[in-house]
Amino acid sequence: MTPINDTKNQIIDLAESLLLQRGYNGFSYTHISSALNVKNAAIHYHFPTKTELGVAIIQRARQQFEKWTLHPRMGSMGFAKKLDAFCGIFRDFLKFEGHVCLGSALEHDFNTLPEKMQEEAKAFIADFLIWLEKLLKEGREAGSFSFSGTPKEQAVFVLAALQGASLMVRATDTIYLDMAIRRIKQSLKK
Amino acid sequence: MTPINDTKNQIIDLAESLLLQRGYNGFSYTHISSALNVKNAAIHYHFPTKTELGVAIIQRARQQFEKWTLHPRMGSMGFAKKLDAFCGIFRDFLKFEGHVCLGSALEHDFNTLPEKMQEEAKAFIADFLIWLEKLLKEGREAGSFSFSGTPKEQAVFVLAALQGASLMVRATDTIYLDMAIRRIKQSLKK
DNA sequence: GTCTATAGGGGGATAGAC
DNA sequence: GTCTATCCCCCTATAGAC
Repeated sequence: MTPINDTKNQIIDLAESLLLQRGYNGFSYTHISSALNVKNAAIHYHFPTKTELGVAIIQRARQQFEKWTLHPRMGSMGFAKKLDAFCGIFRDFLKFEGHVCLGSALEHDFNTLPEKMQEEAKAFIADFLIWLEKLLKEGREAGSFSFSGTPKEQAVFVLAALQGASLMVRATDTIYLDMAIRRIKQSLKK
Repeated sequence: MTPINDTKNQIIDLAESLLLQRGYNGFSYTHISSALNVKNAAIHYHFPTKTELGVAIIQRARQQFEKWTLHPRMGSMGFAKKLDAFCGIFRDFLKFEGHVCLGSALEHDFNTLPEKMQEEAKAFIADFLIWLEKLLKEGREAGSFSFSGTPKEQAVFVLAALQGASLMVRATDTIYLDMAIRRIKQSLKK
């Protein structure tokens, strides 16, 4: 059994939080090491380069999302409840003051990310889009959702609104995410 | 008559482009000076600190938006056409490879921005939201738009979707912005 | 696994010559 | 208005002791 709170995971936790708060170019090894009361070199022992640390953040997030989609409780949920739960992921990202969702952060920094991180970032977004598209497609077929256009188009729309709202909160007010979520649900009502 | 292509404006042009491409923490005076074939010190002559340069970018963008809203051609436009034109602003931002819209960029970097820039960034977003809210409110009263909830809530939703789509393009495909715009218009149809 | 020490580069910013 | 030269800080990363 792998311990969940070992140093390596603590580093990823902190790095992810800093990434969501300050962007990839806005945090450093020193931010992490001082928060953990160790020296920079200790971080480099676990993650030789910042690229490897960045990749680890995204890969862990992808695994967590996959686990989330496969969780037993998902099986008993209706389509609307599943959408609710999906929106909840974004509320969770914003639980911490000043955070945005991971997708927004990665997309924003995309042009300055090392290539390995760009690949993982693309895969991360694709994971979300594929799951959403499937939900919307099956939900419409089952009569739970109503929208015109393709499920793919609608999935892009919903994810864009969630990511955009998670960003807007920064320069406005936290309640704006919930306002956007209400409109998303409304736009899918029969 | 102030020349529009003087060095100062060229610097702002380049700095804005770099901001939209790489974020505030992702570009430096050297990026600008080397592109203009001058030295760093020359940039510092026009903008002593990076903060002042950043503020100048936002202030100019705010002036341009105000000018846009007051342009004579707006007077003869219907509500749907005005919304079209507003979405066009975001298409324009993305004309340049790898750009996002200014609002997304500022919101993302918000926590690492100097205070003066944070204030301007908030005002910039507020400008957009206020204009949109007014358009949606009057458009619904005139029977051109249909939506439930408050105009404010709907304005947040539309802006979030536009900003989010402008970000998503990075890690997916350029056409996603147009997909989102189609869904936005659809969601406001009677 | 963590430390000290240090290398090597890039960042923003300033002084003073031209 | 632009240059050269320089300062000081922070960054990522490495070597070698403990």
